[in-house]
Amino acid sequence: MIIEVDPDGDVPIYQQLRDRVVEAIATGALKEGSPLPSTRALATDFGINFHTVNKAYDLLRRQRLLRINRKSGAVVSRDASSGPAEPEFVADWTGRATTLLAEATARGLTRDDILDICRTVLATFGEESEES
Amino acid sequence: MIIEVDPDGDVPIYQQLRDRVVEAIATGALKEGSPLPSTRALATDFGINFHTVNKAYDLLRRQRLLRINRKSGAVVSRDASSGPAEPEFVADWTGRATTLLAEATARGLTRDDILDICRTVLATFGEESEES
DNA sequence: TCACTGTTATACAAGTTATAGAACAGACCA
DNA sequence: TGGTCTGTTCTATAACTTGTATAACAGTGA
Repeated sequence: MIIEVDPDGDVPIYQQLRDRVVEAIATGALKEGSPLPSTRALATDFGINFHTVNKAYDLLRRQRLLRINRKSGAVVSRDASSGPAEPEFVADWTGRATTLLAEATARGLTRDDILDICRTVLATFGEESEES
Repeated sequence: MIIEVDPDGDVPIYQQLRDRVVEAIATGALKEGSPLPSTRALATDFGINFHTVNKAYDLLRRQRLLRINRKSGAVVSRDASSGPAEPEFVADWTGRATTLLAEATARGLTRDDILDICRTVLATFGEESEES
């Protein structure tokens, strides 16, 4: 799993990190139980501060995607096959999806354009084998 | 068209405003040529500063969704039927959609759950008549 | 003229982001 | 035991973002 981070982008580094981990879980590159590098190790890898990595891990922990102990470090806590989504999350997600879909529609993508893109992206998820 | 804004939410006010306008364009509540209130009028309506409204309008102008002149004020510059999307936008949008779809997948929504939600949301767009 | 508009400039308080250094305690290994 | 790594917590700082506040200017239209 190769993760890249752009320190000069619009998106905060800690959120880019979070997003890349979420995507890795979706694709199956990271599965329930997969260990993640320690905050300090990952920080030196990327040339960033370990507090920044800590913030990303903390976000993922609060979204129940990571378990973090002093013992086992950071471990993936769920993946695409873990169980049904919480209704609270679904409501929140639907709101965010509405804004994103509205933007595509307003900018000229048709309903079918949009659904094709979604299907294409979703087809890349859950394919079970990615390099580590 | 009734717009609500939450000053205490996680999302900046100017971005909430931008999102609501984008959604109104997608649903058809705002069409090509529809005038928007002046920045100062909208600001006093919401009890916020007119610079905040200005920032939202400026965002929408840079996304080519608004035309703004001293003469005609802020006017919707395109809608769902305006023409094909720019490839640059599609690439950027696909990236953001990937992150959002990954989050849904990681949190337990299935491919069909997700597509159903997208279809449902898209069905509410372009229905041509909304109150003003 | 007068009121309204968009536009621009400056300033300030509060919050966010990223970095930095320090310290503590649990885990692990030699 | 001692040393090292880990997560966790605390403080501090610089840079940037967000939102508010005033002020000023120029074009528009009644």
